[in-house]
Amino acid sequence: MNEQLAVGSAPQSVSDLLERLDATAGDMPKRLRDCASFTRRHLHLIAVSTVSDMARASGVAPSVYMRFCQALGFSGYSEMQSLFRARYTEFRPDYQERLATLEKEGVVGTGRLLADFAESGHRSLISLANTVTNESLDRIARGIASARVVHLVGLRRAFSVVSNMAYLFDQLGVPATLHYGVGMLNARGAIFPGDVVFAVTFAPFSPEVVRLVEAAAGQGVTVFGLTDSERCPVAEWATEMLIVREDEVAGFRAPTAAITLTTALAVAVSAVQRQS
Amino acid sequence: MNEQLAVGSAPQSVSDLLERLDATAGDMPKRLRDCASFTRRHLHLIAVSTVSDMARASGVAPSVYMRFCQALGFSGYSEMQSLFRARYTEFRPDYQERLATLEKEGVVGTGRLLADFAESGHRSLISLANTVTNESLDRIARGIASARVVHLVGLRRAFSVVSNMAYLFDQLGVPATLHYGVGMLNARGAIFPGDVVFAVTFAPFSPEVVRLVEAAAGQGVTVFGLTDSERCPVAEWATEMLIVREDEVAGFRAPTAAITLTTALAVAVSAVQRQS
DNA sequence: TCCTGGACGGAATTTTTATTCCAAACAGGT
DNA sequence: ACCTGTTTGGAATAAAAATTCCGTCCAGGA
Repeated sequence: MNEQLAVGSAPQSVSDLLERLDATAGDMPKRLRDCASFTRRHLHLIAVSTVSDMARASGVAPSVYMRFCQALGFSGYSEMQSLFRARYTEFRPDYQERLATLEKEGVVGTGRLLADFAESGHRSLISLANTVTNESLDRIARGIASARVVHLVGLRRAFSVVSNMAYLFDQLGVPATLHYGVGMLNARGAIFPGDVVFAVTFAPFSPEVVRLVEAAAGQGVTVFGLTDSERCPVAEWATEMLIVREDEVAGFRAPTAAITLTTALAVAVSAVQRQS
Repeated sequence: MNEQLAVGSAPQSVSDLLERLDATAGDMPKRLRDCASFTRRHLHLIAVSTVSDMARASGVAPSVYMRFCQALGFSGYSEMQSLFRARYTEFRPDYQERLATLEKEGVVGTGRLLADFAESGHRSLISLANTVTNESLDRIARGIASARVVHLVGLRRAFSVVSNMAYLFDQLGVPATLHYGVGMLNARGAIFPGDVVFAVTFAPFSPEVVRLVEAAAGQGVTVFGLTDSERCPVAEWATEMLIVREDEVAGFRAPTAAITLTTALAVAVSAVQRQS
């Protein structure tokens, strides 16, 4: 009486999927474990790839990948894929209709809210892994590591991001200055050649930050930027830009991806410094 | 001998596409202009949608959307789509090869670091969803919503968390004060009955925050707390405590779960206020 | 009013993709 | 070494998508 059908129901969210994956991957046959391993590291590809793509990338036959989806509780690849595609569309079929329900559910019911934000965090992290390249992160880490001091600049939504960096740099012994809005004008005088500016600004971009970046670049100071849009004016003066897009819930965004990225960056800087 | 083939070559990049779109949209027939209009506003959908999806969303028949793609210089929808999918896959074929290089870099190299932190973020979010109950979040939201003003207190690692809350409360029109370390002693005098204190502190706990909480509670002010351990001394004075545990990478933690939780909380507060 | 050329969208066709099936290979136990 | 239940991947099938075709509709000109 061997009942192994873990099937029950298909995961309804990325959280569900990840939990199920971790819970069952250990007991899977070899090739399915290959699927699990690749898939876990490249979740973001699912939305834009075909089964054969994923199968080839995992080093298995399409039919094997198919079984993998089913082992996770999905009816097939399409169902699993729709989980990831839903994030971009926010309303696939009949979006008029779903939009209405979204509005209706609204911001009410805080229970749902937390789950929504957690889910949204997962999505932001998935997209983060996909958009930021190791190379540019590495170049920035080296740039910061060799600076006399790094100036952290960010206002509004970006401020929590830079304040987190400031804390980490402090802990790690990396010389850093956190610029507060109030002191910004004075701060310009404190930036010298050999320093580096790390500026964070999200659309709509803070003019103060842009002005500071412009002034710093004018002095020949290296600028790195973090933003959420290709159109960010900081890009014009920056040696290197990082772009992360946060997923949103009812118009609100938590800076999950930005904080994660900058935390990794801070640790990377310290690693580079320790190497030399 | 009217050859009107504007085709020439297909756009090779998103910029090309946008240029072509803006240049030609004006001269297009009505329905094609509908396509252009919707597509311009929802470029990101192309990667994950079918022709019929895009056609329906644009309010036209699939064959019309097809002609739209061709008017832009593509051979069809698939070619246009591949332009957007390429962004995510960064070179479709030969995942094998890319995977190999990824694995080879190994544990060193910042590439792996970012992936590790992203992974760690997923874990933090999963644990967040499992440990925090909707009820306590709801009670805190109501408590804050009915306060004259909410005092946000947090130092070190917690500071980015409260600064994010401060930004959100400001945006949402919820009266809030962000307490900076420097002004903290003075700030005590600014807390009155009818206020609420929201204190964030992670182990090892900041004595300044604990003292402030103690003083506030002594005055009969309601205190809510967010921390990462049952042992947190704030619990003694707090009406309600939130506990989140962050996953760590090599001893470093990003405040992913805490930020996600407090963002949800801020939105919940605003929802409660709007209801009444 | 009639004619003409382009625009339109439903239906047919072709191509691609997902999914299932099955024979061969395999691992573990006897 | 032999049997047995599982895993595997190629081939067959089903489903869905993209793309083309073509009859109808509409606007503008004679």
